[in-house]
Amino acid sequence: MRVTKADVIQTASDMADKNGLSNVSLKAVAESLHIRTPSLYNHIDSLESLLREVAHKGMKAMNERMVQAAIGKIGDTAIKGVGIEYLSYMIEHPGIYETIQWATWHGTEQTGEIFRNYLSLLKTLILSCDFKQTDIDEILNLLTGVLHGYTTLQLRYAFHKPEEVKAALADALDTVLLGLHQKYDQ
Amino acid sequence: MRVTKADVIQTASDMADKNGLSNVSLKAVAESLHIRTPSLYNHIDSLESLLREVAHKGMKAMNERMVQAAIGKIGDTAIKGVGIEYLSYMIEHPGIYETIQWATWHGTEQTGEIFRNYLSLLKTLILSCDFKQTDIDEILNLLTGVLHGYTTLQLRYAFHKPEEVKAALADALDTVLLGLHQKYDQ
DNA sequence: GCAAAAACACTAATATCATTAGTATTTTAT
DNA sequence: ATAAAATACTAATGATATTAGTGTTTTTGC
Repeated sequence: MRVTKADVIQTASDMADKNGLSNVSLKAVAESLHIRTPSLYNHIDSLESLLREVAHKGMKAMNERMVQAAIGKIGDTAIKGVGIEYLSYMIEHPGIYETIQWATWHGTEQTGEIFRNYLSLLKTLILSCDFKQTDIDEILNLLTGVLHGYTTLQLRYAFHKPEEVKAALADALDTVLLGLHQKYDQ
Repeated sequence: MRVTKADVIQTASDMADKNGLSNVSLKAVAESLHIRTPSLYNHIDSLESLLREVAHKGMKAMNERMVQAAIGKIGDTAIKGVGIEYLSYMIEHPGIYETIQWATWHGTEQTGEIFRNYLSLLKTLILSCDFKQTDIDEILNLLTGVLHGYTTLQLRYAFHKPEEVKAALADALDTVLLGLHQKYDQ
């Protein structure tokens, strides 16, 4: 019956997805858990640290889903699959994604480490396209940029027409990969 | 000697650039202007509305700079010029850019209108590349996505090595334009 | 110039949160 | 079974946004 740290993080995550990051407060989280606000401090250090934990849990879940999406695929197909999964997660968890963005500015070393796991997955997939090792970072920067920017800007439409936006992202990634191959293929 | 609305917005903008959006408060703005916090309400409606005005002013300034950067250029050159200007503005005004991002979620109709001005400029430039009218929106979505995502993710490096990151953005845009031409050229 | 109106600043008060301190109770571990 | 740890509580503090009400300066209309 007693509240656990995982409960607190889960409640904050749900609240972010439902009402937006700006409406996540310790007061609201505590009420949702039927405890008093100060009791939350038995589980967390501060509101900021809670939000960081929401972000970290979300980033890990997102990474895990992208890894799953990549299984059995290589090259362009794998990159597109991972990109679609990235967008899908954001559609399902817009508040967590908002928190992840917040954490890129207010993050700790751990935030960076989890982010590097994501980069590592993409790097492996880029290599599976037979791009040269020396071009990896340029390609990585472009791909991560497109994924972050495209999905963020299309998110408001993605709620209403998720399949259309996912298809559009696949097309956009096709275009980018076309350019990448033309520029970097050996 | 008396404070004007423009002063308030300017002070909040400077504060965002210097200390980050999360450190902008009415208390801090008032202190910086040597007036009491409630006096700010003679100029603004609320903290939220002040942040929106900071964002709107920043978006307009950014649009204006991009228009200037586009003058005398067409096609790929114009798009790259505008993109570099976009990044340059963000490097110079990271706090305002943060506020602009905030406003995309907490914006009003006016926010959308200013954003559409930016889209309109890009559309014109895309047409100057001789792309077909029917492909404009797909191309626009990709370009805006790359600009937002790439610049956001590279911003932390851009502070230390602005010229390198600008050159890297130009290369990334080259790659994207290569793909766009291969896919959409008539 | 002068009276009325508007703009602008102030103090005082209220509301909302986050956070800390200190304490009691329940669960866990030895 | 008892000591320790975890978890909950109440009460208090501090920071900030916001409102109400008031006085003063500046601007406007004549």
